[in-house]
Amino acid sequence: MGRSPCCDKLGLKKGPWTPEEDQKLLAYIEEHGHGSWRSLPEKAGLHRCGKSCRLRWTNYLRPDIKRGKFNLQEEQTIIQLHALLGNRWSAIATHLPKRTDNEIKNYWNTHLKKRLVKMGIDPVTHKPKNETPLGLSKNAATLSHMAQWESARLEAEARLARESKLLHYQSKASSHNHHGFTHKSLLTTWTTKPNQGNTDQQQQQQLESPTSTVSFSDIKEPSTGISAKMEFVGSSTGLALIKEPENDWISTTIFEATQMAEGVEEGFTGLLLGGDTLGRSFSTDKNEREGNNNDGECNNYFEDNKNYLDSIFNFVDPSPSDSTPIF
DNA sequence: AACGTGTTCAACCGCGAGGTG
DNA sequence: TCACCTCGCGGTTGAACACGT
Repeated sequence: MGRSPCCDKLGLKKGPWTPEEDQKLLAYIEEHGHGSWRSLPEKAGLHRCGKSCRLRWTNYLRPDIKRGKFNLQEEQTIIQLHALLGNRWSAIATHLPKRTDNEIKNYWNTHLKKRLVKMGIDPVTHKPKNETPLGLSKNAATLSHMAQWESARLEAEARLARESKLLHYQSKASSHNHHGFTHKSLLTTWTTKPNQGNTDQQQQQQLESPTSTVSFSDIKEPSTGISAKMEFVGSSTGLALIKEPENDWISTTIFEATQMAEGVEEGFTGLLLGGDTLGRSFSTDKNEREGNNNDGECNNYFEDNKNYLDSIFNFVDPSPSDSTPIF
């Protein structure tokens, strides 16, 4: 695999950025878009490598960055998503508007990780350190399935977000810029339901539309090979999996839970954030089961997930409806 | 005030994925 | 198919800062 020469080899500047450099980079990108990072420094009159410029832009100069302290909601989101996704900071960052993956990573390493350790929670597994893993194996496997799907969705969202941003800056600079950027929406890779053969503009609208729908068919669950039909509803909204009639699968639950969460928080992540929502959705299921006690496998699934997810939520937020800080 | 220690976070590094010719 | 290139990600580093003695 080829590798770009490092800054040292090119004799380029390293280390902290000066205000002058920031200004040059900012002015250039606002005027032309970033285009190829590789060629940007020369065009912008910077003695930096493209990588350094990209990092400075994405982590510091970008106008849509929120700086300063993380609030409680953000902290909870990070912890909960970390429990599902591990150190996949870019995926986590897609659910924290205006926060960069670097910032989240730093915050986790310097604050949240230590707090969990203090609370006796393993920051890697998100389980109490004295808990035996045996009792959780089935639940862990279930959560793992959910995490796989959520991971896939987050990756897709991250791509959409990136492409959407690219489009934004590209269009902003369109009167000046002719880098030949071609927007290849993820939606063109997948089967687009409402309008195929979209123009870029239409695609962008679709990307940003809260009601855009992408349908999948014959999706295979990674570890089991079970097929299902799946639908994304909204650009950053819930994963709604519609199960195949013959398959009794996790998808059903996510779909139902998403319906429960409607109007409260967005999608599966909203489910995670809104412990109350989750509680209501599961307890509703439980109530239904108590009144209509059949379908044992399904019951076990709901019970297992409720217990396991509750265990995660209880670690981080013992009283979801209460806004009292937990740390 | 001076020093040592701990903490923070911007920036760097190396790697892998994906695109292209 | 392969080599090369660009980009983005996650882990790590180290300068700057905060705090305690």
